[in-house]
Amino acid sequence: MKEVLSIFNFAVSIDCVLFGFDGGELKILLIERNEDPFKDWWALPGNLVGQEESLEQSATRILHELTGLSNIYMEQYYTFGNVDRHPKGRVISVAYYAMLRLGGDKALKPLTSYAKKAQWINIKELPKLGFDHQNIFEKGLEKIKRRIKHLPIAFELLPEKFTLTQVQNVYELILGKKLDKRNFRKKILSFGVLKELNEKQKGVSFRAASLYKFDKRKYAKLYGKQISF
Amino acid sequence: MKEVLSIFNFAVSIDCVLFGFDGGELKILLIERNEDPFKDWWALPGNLVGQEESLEQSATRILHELTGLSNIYMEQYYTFGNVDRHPKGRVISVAYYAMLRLGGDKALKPLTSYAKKAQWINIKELPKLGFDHQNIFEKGLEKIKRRIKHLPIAFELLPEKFTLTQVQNVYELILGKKLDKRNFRKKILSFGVLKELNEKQKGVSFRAASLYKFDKRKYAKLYGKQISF
DNA sequence: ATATAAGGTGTAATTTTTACACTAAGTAAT
DNA sequence: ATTACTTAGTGTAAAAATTACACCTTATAT
Repeated sequence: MKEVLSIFNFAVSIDCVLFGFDGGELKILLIERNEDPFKDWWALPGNLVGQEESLEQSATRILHELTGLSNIYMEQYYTFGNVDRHPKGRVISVAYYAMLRLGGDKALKPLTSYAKKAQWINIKELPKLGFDHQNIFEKGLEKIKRRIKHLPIAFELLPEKFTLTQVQNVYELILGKKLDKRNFRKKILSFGVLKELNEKQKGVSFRAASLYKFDKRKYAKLYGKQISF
Repeated sequence: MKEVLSIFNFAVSIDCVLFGFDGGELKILLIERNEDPFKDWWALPGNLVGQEESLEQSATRILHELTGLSNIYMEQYYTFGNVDRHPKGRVISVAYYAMLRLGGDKALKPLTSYAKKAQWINIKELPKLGFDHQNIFEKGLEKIKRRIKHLPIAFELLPEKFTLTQVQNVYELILGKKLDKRNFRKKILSFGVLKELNEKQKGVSFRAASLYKFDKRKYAKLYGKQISF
C-alpha cells in the first residue's frame, strides 16, 4: 500500500454480535461473505463506518444492509484494534451486541451483494470465522454473561409472551449452568417486573404453562437499583 | 478537506482517564494542551494511534509521552465516534481508564511539546475540557462506579500499605455515599484478600491505625468468583 | 491531667439464599 | 376411560448475609 502522509489513514468498521434464542438454543447471526478478504467464509455482520455517520447509525445501517433487520437496538461493548487483524490494512473495529427474539417472521435477506446470505447459527456449532471474529464473539458472550446478572436483557430474547421455564432456559444457556426451578422462579418474580397474563401456552402436548410479559413501566421505576442474579 | 477515495480516511485516537486518590480527594490527570485545536485548554491525555501499534501499546505510549508516567495498566471502556467530535476531521477515540496511587514521588513531565503540563485535578473542580472530554470523563466515572463493586480496583488507588479507613474513603468517594464503618470492615475483610501487617500508620496526631496490604496471591485464587459490594 | 480525634469492636433482628421432592394438570396412546 | 407421559407449579427449614446501631481504646497535643 502507498504511504499516506495524512493522519487520516485508518479504516473503522462495526461488527455486530446478535444473539437470538430459538427452539431452546442460543444462536448468533452470521453472514457468508461474498467479498475478499475471506470470501466464502462465515463472519459476523460487519462493514466500514461511513464518513458522515455516527458509530450507532453505522451499526444500524450495516446490520440492515447485511441482514435486512431493522429497528434493532445494539449496545457497544469493545473495540478491537490489533495491527494485523485485517489483511488489507489498519482497520479498527467497534463491536456491538444485541439480543433478539427469533421467530419464523423475520426474514434474513442481505440487501447488498457483500453477503451471500445471513443465517442464525447455534453457538455450539459455529463454523470457523473470518478475521478475529471468533474472538469478538467470545468477548461478546462474556459480556452478556455479566450483563444478564444485572440487566433484564433475557427478555429481549423471548417473545412478548413467555413462560417462566423459557426465561429459565435463557438464563441457563447464557450462564452455562443449571438453576433450581423453585429458587429461580422465586427470584425472578421477586423483582416485580413480570406480569402474569390470564393466558396459557398453546400448542404443546403437555400441561400448558402460564404466560407472562415483561413490564417495562415497572422496570423503569426500578432503574438505578441493582438487580442481581 | 479534500475528498479521499481510499477507505483509510479516519484517524483513531486514545484518551486516558486516570483516577488518582490523594489527600482524601479523587482526582484525574489532565494536560494543558499546547497544540490546536483547543490550544491552551485542559483536556484528557490523548493522542493519535500510530499505524504500527496496537491500541494498548498506543495507550501506554501516549500516556508516557504526555505525562512521563510508565508501567500503568489501563483498561479499555468505551469508544467515542460522533461525527463532529473533532474539529479537524473524523477522529474515533478509544477511551481507557486506570486507577493510580498518588504521592509526591511521581513527577509529571510531558516529554513532548504537545502538552504544556500535566496535573492532577480534583474531580469536583474540573475546568472546562476540550473536545468531548467531559463526556468521556463522565462515562469513565460511571464505569468505575460499577466496577468497584465487583473488582478490587480500589486498592490500585492506595499506597502499598494502607489503613481500612483509607479503603473506606475510596469507596465512599467513588460510590458517592457514606458507608457504615463496622459493616464495611466486616465485608472487606471477609473477602480474605487483605493482609494485616504488624505495622502502624505513622505521622498522624491521633491514634495510629493498623496497616494492611492487598494480597494478590489470594485474590488470584478467588478470581472468577464474584466479589460484591 | 485533660482534651481531642480517630481506631477498633459485637450483636441481635432481618433478609436473602440455598437445598430439596412431590402433587397437579394436560395430552396422547391404547 | 384408563394409563402413561411430560412439564407446571408449589413450601419450608437451615444457613448465610445484611443491616442497624454505640461505646470504649489509644495515641497525640496542650
